[in-house]
Amino acid sequence: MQSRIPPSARTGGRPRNAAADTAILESTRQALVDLGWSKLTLGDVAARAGVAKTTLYRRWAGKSELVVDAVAELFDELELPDRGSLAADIEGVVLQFAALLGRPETKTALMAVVAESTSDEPLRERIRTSIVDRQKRLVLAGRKRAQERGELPPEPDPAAAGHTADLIFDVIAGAVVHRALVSAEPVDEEWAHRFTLLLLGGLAAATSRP
Amino acid sequence: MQSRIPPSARTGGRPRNAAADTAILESTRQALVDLGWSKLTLGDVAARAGVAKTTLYRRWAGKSELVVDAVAELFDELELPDRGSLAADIEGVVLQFAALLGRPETKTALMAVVAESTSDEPLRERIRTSIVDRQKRLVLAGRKRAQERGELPPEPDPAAAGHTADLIFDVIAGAVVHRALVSAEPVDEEWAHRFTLLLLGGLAAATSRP
DNA sequence: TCTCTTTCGCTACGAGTCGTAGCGTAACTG
DNA sequence: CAGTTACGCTACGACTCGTAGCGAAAGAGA
Repeated sequence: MQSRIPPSARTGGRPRNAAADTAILESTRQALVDLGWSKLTLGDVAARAGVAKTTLYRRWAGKSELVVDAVAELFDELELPDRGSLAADIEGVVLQFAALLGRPETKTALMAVVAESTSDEPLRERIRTSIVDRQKRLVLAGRKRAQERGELPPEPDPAAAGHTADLIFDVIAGAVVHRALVSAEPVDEEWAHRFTLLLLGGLAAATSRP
Repeated sequence: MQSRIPPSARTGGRPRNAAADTAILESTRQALVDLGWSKLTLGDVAARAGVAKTTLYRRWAGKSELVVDAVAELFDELELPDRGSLAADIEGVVLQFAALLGRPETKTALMAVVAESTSDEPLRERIRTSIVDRQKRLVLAGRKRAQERGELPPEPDPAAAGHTADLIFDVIAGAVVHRALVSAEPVDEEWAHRFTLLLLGGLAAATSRP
């Protein structure tokens, strides 16, 4: 789960300064805001955090790994409050995700690390566990809640249920990311409402016809 | 529409070597395959294309602009053959788009230039006209065809029709990109079929309720 | 044909970044 | 106290960047 380079396994010796981790990750996010992904340098981050550049390289393998950790912390905020109905829950998660993507540090970092991950399998795995899975939980939780409400039928086949969840997740996350970053149009309440209507209609059709 | 730096406006003088453009763009795509976005250097591209590095800088402002042009050419291949039904048309465009995203050169380049564009407005505009709009045409053509078949109702309000097309486009393109690049799962015929079922159901619900 | 203009390949350059190595010092363990 | 590890600092070679300057090549117009 950690993309940090672990401290030496052997016992004894000076422990790592935990406060430095916090300062480094916070400085990374601030540097992303000020400079964007491509102009961000590890030397700059180190100077902002008040640590030596070598300390950074002792803890992270490179720029991508550091930025993944810095951005992943922001995804901890994601939650799924019960808004009473599946439609309201979907709108809520869409707007929450959009708010996260509205931040300049996530905007520039998220696409960049995904681009890097296309030719770096370990990095992709880190992104999956640190970022993607945290979003996916919301989809699974939302479905479970809707099934308990009776808004969605229970799915006996676990494999099919997994495929459906994967599909829904790609549709939600993909649409929001594309709207926010590629089309560069606002993900406001009206858009979220239109999108939710579309998705709910599709769900009804897809579940009635396996 | 051109992201290239235009040749000098004044008449006369030695004309630009048009073959060099072809060689440069082709070399750029090959370098993307071999090196990926982050390790691609303009000096390397120039060497592969058999031109001087300075020639590259005379025609393109930087790495992002060059890669956008190199990748945009691939999106010319996109077409929308009439497969007889809206469902078949959607599946066709999804699989076609997925095939494009399956290429290593588009995989690594597309996300990277979008990431850059989050802090570079002119670049975003170039991406929109060179790449995004070429995909969007397919959505508009598909809807028009479906309306002529009677599969979709005509939309009297042009503003609402535009919003709907934008939404559909973000859903299709976003879902395919997310599936292919973030989830890193194959966009095969089965997935395309499931996705099409979902989208068609949503369309039916969304158009019945304005 | 001669002149003007622009592009081309080539070389060279200062500036900046990268990731690492070496050193002395600080911090914690047994 | 001795042993071990993390830290800050400096310095380094290698690389990339984007630009400048040069002479030669390739067309347009007189």
